[in-house]
Amino acid sequence: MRRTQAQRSEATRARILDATLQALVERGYAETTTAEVQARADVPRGTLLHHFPTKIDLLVASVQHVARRRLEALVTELAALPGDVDPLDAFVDGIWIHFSSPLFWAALELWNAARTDPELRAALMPVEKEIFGVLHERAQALLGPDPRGATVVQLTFEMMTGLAMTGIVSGELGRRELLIRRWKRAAAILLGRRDPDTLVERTKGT
Amino acid sequence: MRRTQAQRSEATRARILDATLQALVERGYAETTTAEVQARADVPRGTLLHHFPTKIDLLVASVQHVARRRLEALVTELAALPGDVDPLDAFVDGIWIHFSSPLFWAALELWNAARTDPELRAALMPVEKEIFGVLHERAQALLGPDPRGATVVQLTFEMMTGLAMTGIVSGELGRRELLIRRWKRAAAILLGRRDPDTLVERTKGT
DNA sequence: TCCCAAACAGTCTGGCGTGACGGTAAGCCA
DNA sequence: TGGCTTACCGTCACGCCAGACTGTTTGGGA
Repeated sequence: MRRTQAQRSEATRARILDATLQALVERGYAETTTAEVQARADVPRGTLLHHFPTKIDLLVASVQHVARRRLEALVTELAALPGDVDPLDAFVDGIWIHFSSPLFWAALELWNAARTDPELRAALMPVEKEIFGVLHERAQALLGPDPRGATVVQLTFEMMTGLAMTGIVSGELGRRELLIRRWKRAAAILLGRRDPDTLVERTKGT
Repeated sequence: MRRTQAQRSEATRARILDATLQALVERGYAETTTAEVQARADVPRGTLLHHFPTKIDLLVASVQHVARRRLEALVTELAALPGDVDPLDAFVDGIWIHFSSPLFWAALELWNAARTDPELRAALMPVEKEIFGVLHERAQALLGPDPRGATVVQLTFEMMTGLAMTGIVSGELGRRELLIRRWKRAAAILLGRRDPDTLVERTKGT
């Protein structure tokens, strides 16, 4: 197994970045120390410092890495949507699969840290824009050129982000699933495909 | 100015918790060290440790403190809603004022940390439930007993949370304001008070 | 008035996190 | 093949953070 320098370099670099991602998910941003990453990647200290001279270098690189992973996952997930259900429902489900995955948790850790760290914020802004672009593009393909479509996609994006955050604290999985179901209906209503009266399951009362 | 022990104790305790809140907002969870809090509160090390023996004690107490502050702020904000506009619009605006305030940023820091810290999560769950209860109650008073109301309030809650998070990374203030405007319309549509065709400003095309 | 308990205060230490540094070996180009 | 670049490696030192410890003041009950 004779490898070129570039291949070797890239391999250990990837190991380190994967370890960082894993640490962000399992330990959270505050506990993601260079020593923690080093241990998870099983590389000596010097190696880590060779590839990423400072901690912020590592974190900025991990922003890129997480984004790349998310893009891969998103296109796979969105391509695997079942064709035998309402495209809108399938789309919401697909997005939710992504937004409830550990991969997105790592992104949330970085988002939150970015609030008080300009370097991270600067690194995050373009990549998030790109991810949203992919989402938007796929939505247009699925839902057609409805002028309300873009707005509904944006609202869905915010909604899923909110659900990911509140899900942290309200352990109940059922609540989230219920809200997802209702949001699907809401989206259909907003697109004029459904009657507002059917938002909740059983319209009780008057 | 002769104060009882309880008064003195409470005063310094409050100073410390305010300092913690401030640190969470300005420095973020990862950089909120005991030394940082100590300096901001301007208390000696011993005093801090007297009131909060360990760091997690301090953080758990700050969860309570932030929640209390948020409740105070919420009732004030929701009471001060202008009466001359659509109650639904006013309600969304009121919630957004809260969710875009530094007070809520501090809560987000704690939420995020809670994902990987069971003690924080345990402390957060009941207080967040209480806050949501207040919101829900006020909404019912404003919007009437529509069975869809509860769902719309929940969706609004998730939406605002999402906007708070994405707002961190997409610096553009205008985007958020636009989405708030559209969400107001969307909420009205979901409640059957508005035509789905009017979701976006100018319905261009077919 | 006496005394105890509780608030307040300052110092010290062990541990950890970061990054500097000097060194080795493997690939690459002339 | 010789030298040079680049990947890789291990140790060390500084600084900071958390919390243990001991001493001091103040309020309140007996």
